[in-house]
Formats: sequence, structure tokens, C-alpha cells
Amino acid sequence: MQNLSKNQQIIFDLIDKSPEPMKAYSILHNVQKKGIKAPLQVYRALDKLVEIGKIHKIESRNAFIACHNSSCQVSKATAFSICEICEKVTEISSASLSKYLTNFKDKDGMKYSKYNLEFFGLCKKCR
Amino acid sequence: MQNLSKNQQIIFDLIDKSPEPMKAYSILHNVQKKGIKAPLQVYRALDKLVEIGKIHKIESRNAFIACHNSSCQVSKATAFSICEICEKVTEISSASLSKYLTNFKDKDGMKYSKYNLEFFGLCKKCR
DNA sequence: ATTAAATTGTTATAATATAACACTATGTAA
DNA sequence: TTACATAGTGTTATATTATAACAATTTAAT
Repeated sequence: MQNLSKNQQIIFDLIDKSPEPMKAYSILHNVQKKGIKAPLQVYRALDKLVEIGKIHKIESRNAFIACHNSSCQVSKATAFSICEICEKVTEISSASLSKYLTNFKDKDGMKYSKYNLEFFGLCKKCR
Repeated sequence: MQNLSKNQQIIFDLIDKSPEPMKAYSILHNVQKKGIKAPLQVYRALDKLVEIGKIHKIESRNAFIACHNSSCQVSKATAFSICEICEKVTEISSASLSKYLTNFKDKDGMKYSKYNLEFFGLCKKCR
């Protein structure tokens, strides 16, 4: 695990301290004072951070959150809960869930080591 | 289950006979000869079709496929396999999987009746 | 027939994401 | 320490995906 580049570090720090998933253009607005001026600079850093598992993309929301499971590790098996009212997103780290999904076989007997699962419902506060 | 409106039917028929997920603007191009001229007409039909469970959105691909599980039923618990080479998408209908996920409880004991799961790997042909 | 709800048509625009090109920094191996 | 490959940066332009706002029309249920 090598160090992050300058832009990657700036953008990771921002996402990591955000209490909620951040969208790319919101990230852009927040880092313009640090010299990151163009969308592509943001997207390139995001791509890399996703690739190395430091952040995850919440696909249904087009937003990014820092990994809170095994940070600094490549992680391609992700699960989240998403509150449909307040949009709070929590990464789920459940050994039994990941075991179940990693071992799941489809009709053809095919297994999948990569997956993304998004649960939707109401969080504690919003219930 | 009422009938679909004109635009909804045109767009559902197109998606339903497509062997692969279709993107909104690809749908638009394909239905312009039928008088659907604007993106919003497509998106409105897609929204409705998703809402009533006739189609599903593949979130990681921004594309739509017809439901092949319990067509014509509202369905908010979806699972797909996606081939990372040829992009073939298959809806997974596994009673044990849906049972497991519907009964899954997070750390707070919370259950979720709605979820979307996308598995990634290589399909039979591409392996 | 009346009326509320859903659907349509239309223009404009917002939000999300990538292409292409030139240049710079970094790590590695001779 | 030079050379070389790889990764990262900066920049402009543009492609792709999606929604806002408003007026008119159709549909279905009284």
C-alpha cells in the first residue's frame, strides 16, 4: 500500500471526515481552495481511491464514502444501508453476510467474489 | 395492475425485447420514430415502470432491464449478475437468497425489505 | 357530466462523467 | 545517476445522464 498522491490525499481526507456520502461536484467545490479546479481531477482521484478500496461509491446515489471496514485494503464486496428519509448511509460489516454472498452460487453454479449490496429502509432516527 | 399508458407500453416493449439492459438515451433514439421525442418522456415512463416493478434499473450501469422474476408485480428486492467483459446482466431469482437478505438484521437489529444486489464476475461465455 | 389524478408535450437546464492532449513527478533498474 | 516506464497533474472541451417548470390532454371514478 503506497501513499496517496496529493490530490488523492486531499480528496480522501475530505470524504473521510464527512458524516455523509459526498457527491463529486460537492467535493469539487470543497477542494477548489486547495487548487483542484476541474471535475476531471476529482474523478481521477475518486477512481483511484475506489480502485484501492479507500472509498466506496454508493451507486444508487452517485456519492462516495470512506471505507470503514478494512481501510487501506482493496475491497470489492460491499454492503450498505441507506435511509430513505435522511439519506444516512452506513457500511455494513457482517462476516456472516459477506460469507453468505461470497459463497452464493447462481443457477449455473457460478460464484461471485465481487458484489455491491444496498439495503433501503429507515434509520433509527427516522423510524 | 392497470394497463400501461401509451408511452409506458412503447418503452416497456422495447426494453422487454432487448437482450441487454438499455440506457435511457438509447431508448430515446429507438422510440423517436414512435413520436417520443424528449428525454423527459422517456424518464417519466421509466420511473413509472420501475415503480410498478415492470423493469429494474441496473444502478452500476445506469441501464434498465425488464423484470423476469414475477413480472407485473411490484418488486423492490432485486439481485443481478453482471459480466464485467460482455456486460451481460441476468436477474437472479433465488428464494434462498431473497429469504436470507429479507431476514438479514444489521447490528441494530434492523431488517430491510428493500434492497438491490449486484454481483460482478464473468459469464459462462467470457470465462 | 364532473372532477381529480395521471399522463403527455415542450423548452430549457442541471448534474454527472469522460475524451484528448501536453506536461510533471516518482520509482526502479541498469 | 541516467534512462525509462508508470502514475499523476492541469486544462479545455464535450458527452452522458437526469430534472425543473409550465401548459395541455387523457383517463378513470364518481
